[in-house]
Amino acid sequence: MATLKQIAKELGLSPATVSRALNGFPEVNIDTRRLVEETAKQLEYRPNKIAQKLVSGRSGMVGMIVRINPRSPFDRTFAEIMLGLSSRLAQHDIDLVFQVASESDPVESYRKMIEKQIVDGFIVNAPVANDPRIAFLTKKGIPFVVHGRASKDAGHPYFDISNSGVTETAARHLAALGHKRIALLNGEKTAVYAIDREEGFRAAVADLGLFVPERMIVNDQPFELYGYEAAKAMLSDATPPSAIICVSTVVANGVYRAAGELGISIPRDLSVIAHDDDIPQLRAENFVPPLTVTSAPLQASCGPLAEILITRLGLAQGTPLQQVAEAELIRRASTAPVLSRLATPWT
Amino acid sequence: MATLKQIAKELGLSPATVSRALNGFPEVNIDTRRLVEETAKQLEYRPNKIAQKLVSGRSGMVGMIVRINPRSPFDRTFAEIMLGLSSRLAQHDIDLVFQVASESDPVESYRKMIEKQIVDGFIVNAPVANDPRIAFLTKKGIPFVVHGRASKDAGHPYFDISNSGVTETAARHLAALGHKRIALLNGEKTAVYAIDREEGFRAAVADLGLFVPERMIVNDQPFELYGYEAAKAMLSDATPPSAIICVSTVVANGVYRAAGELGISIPRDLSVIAHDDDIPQLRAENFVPPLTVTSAPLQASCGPLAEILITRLGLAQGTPLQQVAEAELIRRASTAPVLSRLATPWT
DNA sequence: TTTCCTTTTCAAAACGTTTTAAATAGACAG
DNA sequence: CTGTCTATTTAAAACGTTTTGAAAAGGAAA
Repeated sequence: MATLKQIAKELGLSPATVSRALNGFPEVNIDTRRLVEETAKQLEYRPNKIAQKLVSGRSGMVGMIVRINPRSPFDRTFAEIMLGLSSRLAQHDIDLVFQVASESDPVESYRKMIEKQIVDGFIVNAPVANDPRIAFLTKKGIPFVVHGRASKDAGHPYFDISNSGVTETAARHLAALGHKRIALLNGEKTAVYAIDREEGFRAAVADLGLFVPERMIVNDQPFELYGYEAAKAMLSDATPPSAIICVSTVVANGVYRAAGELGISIPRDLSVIAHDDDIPQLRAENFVPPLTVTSAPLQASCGPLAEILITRLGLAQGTPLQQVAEAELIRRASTAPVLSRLATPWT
Repeated sequence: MATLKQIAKELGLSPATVSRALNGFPEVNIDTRRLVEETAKQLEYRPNKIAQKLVSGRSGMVGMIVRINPRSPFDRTFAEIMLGLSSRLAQHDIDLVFQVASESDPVESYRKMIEKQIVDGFIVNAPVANDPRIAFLTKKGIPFVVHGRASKDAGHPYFDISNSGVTETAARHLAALGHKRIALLNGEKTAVYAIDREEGFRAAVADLGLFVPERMIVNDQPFELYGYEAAKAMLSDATPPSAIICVSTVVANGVYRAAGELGISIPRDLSVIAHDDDIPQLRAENFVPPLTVTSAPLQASCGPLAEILITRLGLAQGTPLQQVAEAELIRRASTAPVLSRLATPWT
């Protein structure tokens, strides 16, 4: 593959002129430029990224580090994010360097990658409360964007959905159908999104004048089995919920299975609503009956995430560095007016 | 962050000596070495990877390019592979650069990445018959390893499981239980793995003296809905299968659902066996009844894949560049002796 | 003619390493 | 004292770009 030097020698020009001609600098003669461009094309010249990086100090790559825990609930979603993100970044000729985090120290992998000096910034996902990674990157002054937020009033660049809005929307939808006993199968307690959802849920039910016993608000990693077991326990309660809000469609799947085994009909005896990241393989519309959801497709967050990071890197302007999107309520057949027999509130 | 030059100046040495001291060359004085190492540690020196790359010609990164098709059956598996792979590669200080493929030309993304000269090699996944990517990389002389094979007698480095063995094992297990009518819900026809499985299946049933009508061997992308619909069609046949071999646990999930709706009991009326990549979220042992599988955990392939690529890159020796693993039969409750009423062969 | 621009090109330095070839110093043998 | 060998260090080139500061060429104004 031809180098810039070779082109220069070939044409009897200096590397400086060739470089300028190819990079569109104004001070090069039009004929020279044409000649250079033609020769470059003919010799199939491609600038050596590594060399460019060495002099520019930028690497043109950003890093993404995910937790290795094979049972992590994010293994399905991070794939979705990565796919969307990397295609967006590719449009700006930015590559994505991928790593799994060391199990012990959450910051370790970031430190290493920074020391290697091969990335200009990071995408951080699945933030937890007081996330040490965010503190570390902030201290180091490395650009990054978080999918989610460290907290409601986070100072860092992020894209997030309104998680309190998710549960509020769900609760109000169910209340409008007459439900008085609404349970919440939430995500794991450490995750910021789950904290926000619980907050939104509690605020909404309080505002609606409803009471929810603590045993009807549970937290765990969003696996199918968790949905199954938690639902089975709740539905076997003396005063079972008439409606359940699920952290994800996967968990809703478990709830469906539990209801099926207990002979509880959805939506007649039990309304189910879930939040839907809209990932392939388990689609809300394919549930039987089709699942009512608050929908916020992960795909949709990739564009903004990429734009924010690019802006933070100084490669673009005008994008707000903090963005929050609302989830959309999609009514399907899994929620229905409450049976009068179940319409008595918890006390 | 300190540079090698700064250390040299600090100590009144030449960069050459410092470089040699830090890289363990034998011809440097023991005291000098100690001094250099100490200073480097004190100044928190980290070699600039980019600069190292420029001179060495190696980038220390490998690329992985996946198809963007959001409905691709590989979005779950590639995540698994990437996770395992990148942690293995990290042990050799190799980073993984990730990209999504352009939809149109499967080779385009590889060409671009090669032109940027930022990767030393590739991991190729989900090969199809006569895969153009493999032809391209071979022609270019770029090192790569394939998860799977272009064909049975492929000439390139790969790690694969014996896919013909998978279906043969499954078929023989079922035949041993007395099943005469064994159907196959296979993967999509373009994928090499599915071709191999079909071949193994046909060879096994022929060897067992069984006949399988063409309508009982179907191919599609391994989604739950495919399993559901295909099973429903087969089980509504005048002579339904007494056993179904599924391409994946996801498809088996659909089969379970279809059987449930038709009032067909597993394993009494229908034996089900699937191949299990052992990915989280949908575990064979959590099926009701627990699913009999041929198991070949994707996790297990990551180590060999990484080793093969590293060997191909010339960074290690002794690993065979082509490896095939066998899947293991795990008997659970979804397969049982055939009912006599269903034990008559197809004709 | 001289001076001053403008346009275009160039040589050289820089980025941070590694590597090659050569230099230095000291020890030892003759 | 000279030559040779060994151990250690160095200067300089190299990798492929970009960028800085300067130079050259040509024309116009004085």
